[in-house]
Amino acid sequence: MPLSTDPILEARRNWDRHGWPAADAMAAATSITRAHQLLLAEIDRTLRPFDLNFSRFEALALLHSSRSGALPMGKIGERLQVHAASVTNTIDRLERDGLVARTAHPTDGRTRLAAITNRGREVVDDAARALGAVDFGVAGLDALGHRAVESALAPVRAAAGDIPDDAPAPPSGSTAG
Amino acid sequence: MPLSTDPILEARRNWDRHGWPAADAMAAATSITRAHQLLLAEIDRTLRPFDLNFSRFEALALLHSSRSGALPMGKIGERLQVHAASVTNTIDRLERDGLVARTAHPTDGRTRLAAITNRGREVVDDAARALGAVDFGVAGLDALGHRAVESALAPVRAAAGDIPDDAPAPPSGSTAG
DNA sequence: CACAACTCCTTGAACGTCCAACTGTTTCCA
DNA sequence: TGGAAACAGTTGGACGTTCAAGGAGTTGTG
Repeated sequence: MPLSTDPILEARRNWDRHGWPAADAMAAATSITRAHQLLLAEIDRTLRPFDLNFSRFEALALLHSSRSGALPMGKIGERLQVHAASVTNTIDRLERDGLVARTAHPTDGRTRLAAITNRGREVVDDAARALGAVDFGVAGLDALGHRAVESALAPVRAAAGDIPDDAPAPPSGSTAG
Repeated sequence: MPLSTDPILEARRNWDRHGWPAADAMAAATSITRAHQLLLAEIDRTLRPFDLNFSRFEALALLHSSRSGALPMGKIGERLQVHAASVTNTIDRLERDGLVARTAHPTDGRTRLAAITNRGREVVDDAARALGAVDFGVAGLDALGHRAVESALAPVRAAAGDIPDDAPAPPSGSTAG
């Protein structure tokens, strides 16, 4: 159900009217928030048939991509940028569903490894293709649009330390900042 | 604490390696998710001294900008794109803090209005300036960057009906799609 | 080799979001 | 005009996230 007016345009008008600062930053931030909202809804909808949500999918994909298929809980949280308690919760659920198994670290008794199971690999593979089929929730963008999004957001992530200084630049598209 | 490698670059490599489709869309979606995560953390941190979170701030700002300072619960949910139950919860908290008051609709007995109080206006004004001072969480972007973000994300929102077809185009920057 | 400091993970509580079900009102129309 | 259907908002439950605190294991140091 389309809105009758662009809420961000509206917000910008009001922002200016009140004399509040950084209207452009507000519009950018709100754009990100809105896009994220829409995105996540579509992604979760797509993932539902696989009994996954985005968090669990990300964890599974991360394990699937790791050399040995197993990673310490802490590493997962670091890579996914979520709290350790969330990792515990996520892996709990994946383990309950038989997609992951907790194993002991060979040398460090404190560390627990989350290891993806064969079923986990199958599920994440199917889920990834399903996400691809719906363009990962960013329908409405062509190839150039994808690059534009990635490039435009890179400075935001970089400022927060999400991208190391020595990383290769994002692929083409217009950057700023 | 900066990461040692760009997680999105890493994800793209793995995505390709598995032969999964729509790697560009994945990178764009992941960029949005990451940026949102970082953004929201900074915004909430800034809003904490005012006893607000982003949801409550948005609701307050919306009421502050409305003609009469009062809006039906349903309208708030529609404009903020959140579930009715979330609006109830948000307004509950704002009311408890004396920033908003529920009033009756003059003609429709089903409808309840949320009306901003004078204290609510003061608080949202202070909070808005505080957010402006931290660039609304999108530090690392200059003016061009803000426009680039807004433009790049517009097609995503438009595809989901978040922008009406007849809305004016976003201000400059590169678009695609 | 003892013990303090640190690290890794888990647990419990608080909070926010959604969905489904429910109450109360209004609208529609036969 | 009476009752079904639609609508507005709230409530309770499930889920996911964070923070604070705690248990278990490891490391560093005198």
